[in-house]
Parts: sequence; structure tokens; C-alpha cells
Amino acid sequence: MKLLALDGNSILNRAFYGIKLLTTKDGSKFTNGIYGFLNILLRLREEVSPDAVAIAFDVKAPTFRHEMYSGYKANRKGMPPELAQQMPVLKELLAAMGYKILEAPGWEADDILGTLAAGAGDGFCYIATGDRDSLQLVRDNVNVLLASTKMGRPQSVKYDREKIKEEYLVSPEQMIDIKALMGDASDCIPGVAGIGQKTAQDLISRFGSIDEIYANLDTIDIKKGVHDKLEADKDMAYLSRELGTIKTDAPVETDYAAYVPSQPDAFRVTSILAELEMYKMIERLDLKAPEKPAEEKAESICTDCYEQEDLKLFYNLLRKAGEAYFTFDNGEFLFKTDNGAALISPENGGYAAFCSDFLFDKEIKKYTYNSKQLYAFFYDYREDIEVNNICGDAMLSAYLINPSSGAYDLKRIIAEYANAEIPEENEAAFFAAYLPLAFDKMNALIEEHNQKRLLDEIELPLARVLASMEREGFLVDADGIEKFGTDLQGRISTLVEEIYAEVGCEFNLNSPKQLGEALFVKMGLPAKKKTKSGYSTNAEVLEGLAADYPVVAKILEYRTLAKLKSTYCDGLLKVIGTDGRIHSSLNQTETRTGRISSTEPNLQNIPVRSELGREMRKFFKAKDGCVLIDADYSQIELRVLAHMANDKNMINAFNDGDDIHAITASQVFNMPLMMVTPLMRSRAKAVNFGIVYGIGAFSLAKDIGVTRAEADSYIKGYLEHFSGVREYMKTVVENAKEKGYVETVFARRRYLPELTSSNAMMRAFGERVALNMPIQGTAADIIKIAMIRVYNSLKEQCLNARLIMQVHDELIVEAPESEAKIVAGIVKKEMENAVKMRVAMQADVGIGKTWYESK
DNA sequence: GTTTTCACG
DNA sequence: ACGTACGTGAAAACC
Repeated sequence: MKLLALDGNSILNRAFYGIKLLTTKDGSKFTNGIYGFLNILLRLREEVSPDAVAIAFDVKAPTFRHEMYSGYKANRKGMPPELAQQMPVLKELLAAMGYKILEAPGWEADDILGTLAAGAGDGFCYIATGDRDSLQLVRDNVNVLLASTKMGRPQSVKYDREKIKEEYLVSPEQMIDIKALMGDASDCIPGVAGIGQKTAQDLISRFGSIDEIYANLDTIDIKKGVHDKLEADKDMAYLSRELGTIKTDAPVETDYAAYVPSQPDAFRVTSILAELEMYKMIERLDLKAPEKPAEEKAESICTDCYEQEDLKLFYNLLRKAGEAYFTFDNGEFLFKTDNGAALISPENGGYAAFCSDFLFDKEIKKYTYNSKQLYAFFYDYREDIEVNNICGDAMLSAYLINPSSGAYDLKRIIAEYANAEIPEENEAAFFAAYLPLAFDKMNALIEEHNQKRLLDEIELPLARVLASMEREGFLVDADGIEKFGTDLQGRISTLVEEIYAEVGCEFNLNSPKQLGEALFVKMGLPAKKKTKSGYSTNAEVLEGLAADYPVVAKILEYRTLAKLKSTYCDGLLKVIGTDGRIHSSLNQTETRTGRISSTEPNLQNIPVRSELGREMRKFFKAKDGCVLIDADYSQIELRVLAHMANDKNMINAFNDGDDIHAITASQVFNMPLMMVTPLMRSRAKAVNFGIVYGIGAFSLAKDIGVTRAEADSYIKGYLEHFSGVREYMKTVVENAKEKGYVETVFARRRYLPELTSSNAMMRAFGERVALNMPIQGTAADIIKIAMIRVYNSLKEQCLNARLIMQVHDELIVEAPESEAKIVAGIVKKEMENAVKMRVAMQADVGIGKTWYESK
């Protein structure tokens, strides 16, 4: 009989530390240890195919087990609370899965495993643990599987007699003697002072055991130093052997038949895992589902094709119902019906007419998933088909409920909110069938969070705007980019030659590893910072060296040019559409603050700060007869802060003048505005940024190149004058700790499980996020409102101008020259009036043929 | 797939 | 004693 025996504590530990902290979406439960444990367990089960499984856990003994050396394990650090709270849940889960949990008060999991191993008889025992101690248990019929989690993936290494011989040069029985000599700090096993692994291994492999060594201490061939150390610590060696020997007489059943897993309690397992939000895991465990309401509907899911008349009938049915739940993919609708689902595809006769009737209908409430796709499809399919009255989008709802979840595929949303198991076949039809249930759950949460208006007035209408922007795209001058790239390549080639000559060898300049070697080893430059895998060669480090070493300045220039060439020239050329325009994707559910993000390509990070980089913007242009209108908010985040903090001083500062940084400087440095020097202004500007990011004196000091003490005094001075901000910062963090989340003025929410971490650095991070998210997020809300209003205004006034891009605080519109003036006015007005705050919003507008000119 | 670097607000 | 500002995405190297 094959037994798989796990050291529960040790495996849970490995799992916990091998995977980054994970929590449920409300931040109330940590889950990474359990998740990793299950991963390892599943992996082991696959590798070993055991007949029986036993999982042992430590139980704290009321008294110390080794009275003669009471320091033993006393100094072992307790588990962090993040891990400790996962322990009881894990045990309950494992029991529900049908596994036997072994605990014996006063006995370590080690000893229980030792006992089980000793009882193998003619069976076979696999010990799974993360602890090398157990290697001493290996026998002909006992193997140890050393389990760990690397990069979030479970892995295990099998140790049998041969493997141990190969790695330690001794038999498993002799492992104890090695440990007796070398000791183990983590287990408080003293060993012989001054003898480490190498010496211990050598001694035991040559002489067999500590008994042999001490019996012949004076005659065996060892160095004098080693001899003396052994002699001095003889007692310790024997004590250590005793401490290090795993017991084999724990009071547990050794008949493996007792550990054959019982039938899992599928309902309990499913409900525990659902509470932990491990929906994938439920599938992987492949449980016999106890109740599957989906099953009944499976038979009745209708995928018949409809003819023209049927479609009309179906449309009338929807009209009568007043609402429709459907998914949409590449032209195919799947509607929820009383029987299950109905498929309607472009194959159907009368499809176009149905789409036009149904989508245009302003009475039917439409609930779907990924409405941006729907809008986009019908822009392309038939321009005359208008999509109206989208009242729900499962993707957007799920995002508002928790923007940190990271993935919003329908499968996950249904699993999470409809609490349903979806069979593999006919998956999409089930999604449609479960949409109403998922929406019910999500709507309740959205109501509870006061996010109804955020959803209805911002996110839902924004989807249409984004679809339109994606379709419009941004016209670029491909030939211009090509030529710019060629010019860059010329300069790059020259630079590379010069750099190789000065370094004295050729290597891959793009490899930070090789560059670090070349600079800091070969040339012997002073290394400042290190990364995980070597020397840091980032711009900050290189800039520090550039003044003294001309070659470093060239490397910096190379970096700049190479980036422009690869990311911007080559990268952009690859994604120009057949219409000569770049259609980037604008993602609405990506960021944790509520901003939108841009991918394939990212048009939100086109260079602007350096003159050379800014050249790129000359290739982004308006089509013939058109101009670009570029409007950006002035200091939107600081204005939002002034409003949210209700800081009278800051509100006045904004209302008094337009140079907020100078005004800040005059406040921080306590002098009249006239006396503020450019240096003071730039420092005050950095302080303003710092405040928005959740300030720290160290980073501020690094940023502006002053001492920490100085930076500290700036912050103090700032908070003294802007006492409203100080009060606000204090209450935001307090509230966040109490509620577990922060929110924007428009109730966009972000959970902050980091705030409960026992790790001080993580907590500090949580606090900075608590300070930053409401500000960045409110600014994001505001520009979203502005986008919707600009889009609608242009439409209402039947203008041919089109919104084509957003860069966080900036909107770009492409407009016929004849409309330029009026559109510029509209954009400015809509941006400035998007919200009413205690501080007025200000937008600056520019007009030009290219992005370069218009900004 | 992860790490490092660097572009933007 | 340690590492340090918020939010993104892409390219290239490296494993």
C-alpha cells in the first residue's frame, strides 16, 4: 500500500512564502497559503498516485518536549497572522476533501511522519515536506519528496537512498550524525561549534558516525583544529543527535489502511473554496458536484436557428419582457430565455433587421458583457445600426465592485456572483443563462456601495465613447517615422562603435547584466546600487557616473536613442492600420485607480519630456483639412486635493493665481511670492507631487537632491501651512484602516488589504495608496465625465470633429479646420464644467496640425 | 514567464 | 536593519 504523508506545517509554510500575499476581494481573508498548499497537494497526488494520504500538523505542547534543553525551538518565530488565520481553514478544507488529519499534542509533525515511515512494513511511504530534516527517514521503502513553491509554481524533488548518497555522500541513517556535528540554527540545535556542513559531511562519510569518531578521536586522521573542536563539544554533539533524531513512536495509527481517503464532502469543499474565491480550484479538484442546478437547464438550452419571422417574434418577446440578458461575440448573440439560451447569429435570415430593431430599441433594458465590443462591432458592421439603452455590463460592474481583481472574464464573474458551476460543453449558453443572477448580486453590491451613479453616468456611457475613439484612431506619418528611425539607427551605430572601443570589448549593450559586468567589473567603476541579480545600471546610477566617465554619458545617450528606435519607431510602425491610422485599445477595467489604460500600442506614453523624444509627436497628425485640438487640465490632481481636503489656504492659492508651485513655495519657505526663486519653486513642485503620492522624506530628498532632514522640514512646513491637507491625510488613512478601502468623490472604491499586513513596508505602501487613490481616482472620474460630455456635445451639434485620444489629464480631438474654433470652445467648456468643486477646473487648449504643435 | 529599464500622467 | 512616492505598458534579455 502506498502512503503519501505530508508535513502540513512545513508545506503550508513553503506555500505561503512562495506565493505573494493573496486575499479575497474584500480583503478579509488571506488565501495564498491555502492556495499554494492545494497546488502542492494536487501535484504530489499526480506524481505518486497514493492509496492513502495522511496530513500531519504540529500541536503546541503544553510543556517543552526536551526539558534538558529548554531553549529548543523556543525562539522559533511564531507564524505571521496572515498565515496563522489560514491554518484552521486549511484543516477544515482537507478534512472535507476526505483526508485524515493527524495531530498529537506535544508531538511535532516530523515525529508523526517518522512514526508513519517506520510503520511502512511491506508498503511504501512517501514523505512530503519542505524540511530537509526528514531526509534521515529515507529507507528502501521510504522516500522523501522535498516540496517547494518557486515563482508560484509547485515543484518537488524526490530523495531516495541514491539521491542522498549523491548529494551528501552518506546514507540516510547518517544524516542525523551530520546534523549532530554541524547543528541547525533554525531548530536551535547547537552542534559542534566551528564545524559546518562541509566538515561534518567529510567526517561522517569517512568515519561513519559520531560514535566511531569519538571512540577513536585521538587516532583518526583529522586536523588538529577539528580534533580540538570535537573534543570540546562532545556533549553538545550527543545532545544534538538526540534533538535532531526524529521520533518514531508517536501515538498514531500506523496501519496505512486507516488513511485511505473517504468520499469528499463536495458541498463543503465547494463552499469553503467559494468563500476563498478559488473558483479555478473547484474545477481542478473535479468533485462530484452535489447539486448542479445548471444540469437541468443543460438539456433545454436552445441553439436553433431562427428565420426572419421567428426573429420578429423573438424581438416582440423581448419588448414584452422589457429587458434582455445576452452575451455577444463576433456577431453572435446568446440570449437568456425561459428555457435556457437562444443563439442568434449573422447566419439567421433577417439578422440585420433584428439587430437594428433590437439594439436601437430604447425601451428594452439591455444587460450584457463587454459593451465596448458590442458598440465597436456595430460601428464596423453597419454604421446605421445604433446601440441604445445598455443598462448593465457585467465587466464594468465587476470592475467597480473590485478594481484590483485583475481579470474580468465572464467565466470568473459568473462563477463568483452567480455561484454557479459551468459545465464544459455549451459554456457560452450557460453564461447567458446565469447573467440575471450575476447582475442581481452585483447590482446589490453596487447599490450598497453607492456606486449606481458612477456606473450609470460614468462607466456605462464611457464604453461607447471608448469604442468610438478606438475606431477613429490616430493618423500618423509612417514615412516620417521610418525616416526618423533610420536617422536614429545611424547615430546608434556610431555610438555603439565608440562605446565598444572605450570599454575595450564588444558585448550586448541592451543587456543590463553584461553592461554591469563591463562597467563595474571590467572597468572597475564604483557600483552604487544592486538589483536582485547583479549591478543596477539604471539612468539614476549612470547619471551619477556620467560626469566622471565620458563613456557612461554615451551609454546613456545610447539608451535614449535605442528606446526611441525600438519602442516608438519600430513599435509604432508595426501597428499602423491599413487606413494609415493607429487604433490603440483603450482598456476600461485595467487600473486600480479608475484611469483607463492604452495598449497595442500604448499611446499614453509617447515621449514629450525631452526635446528629441518630443519630435515623435510631429508624426501624429490630423488628416487633410483637419486640425488637432489638444486640451489638458491644469493641475487637476492638486485641485482635487484642495477640494477633498477642503483646505482653505490651498483653495485660496488656486483662486489667487495660476502658478500653484510658486505659491506653495512662498508658503513653505515663508516669504512673499516675489521673492521665490526658481530653485525654491521647483522644490515646492516636488513637494506637491510628493503630497499626491503619499509623501516620504527619504524619497523627496532623493528626488530633489537635498538631505533627508531638509526634505523633512519642507514637508513639515507644507503641512503647517496647509493644515487642511494634514487633517485630510490623517483621516483618510484612519478611515481606510477602519473600513478596509478608500474611495473617490464619485464612490469609486479600492480595497487595501495591505493595511492589515504585519509587514511594516507593506503597511506603509497601503497607506500611501490610501492617500493617492482618492486623488488620482477622482481626477480620473472627472476626465471621464468630460469625455462623455465632449462626445455628446459633438454629436448633438452634428459636428464632424471626433474625440480620438485621452492621456489621463488631456483630451485630443480631430476636427475639420472650419470647426476648430467652436470645438476648442466646446472641449474647454465641457472639461471645466464637468464637475463643480471648491476649486475651479482649468483646461488649456491648443490647436495644430500635429500633436507636437497642438500641445 | 520574470526581470530590468524607461516612456508617460 | 531595511527600503522608500502613485498609476500604467513595451522591449529586450534571460532562464
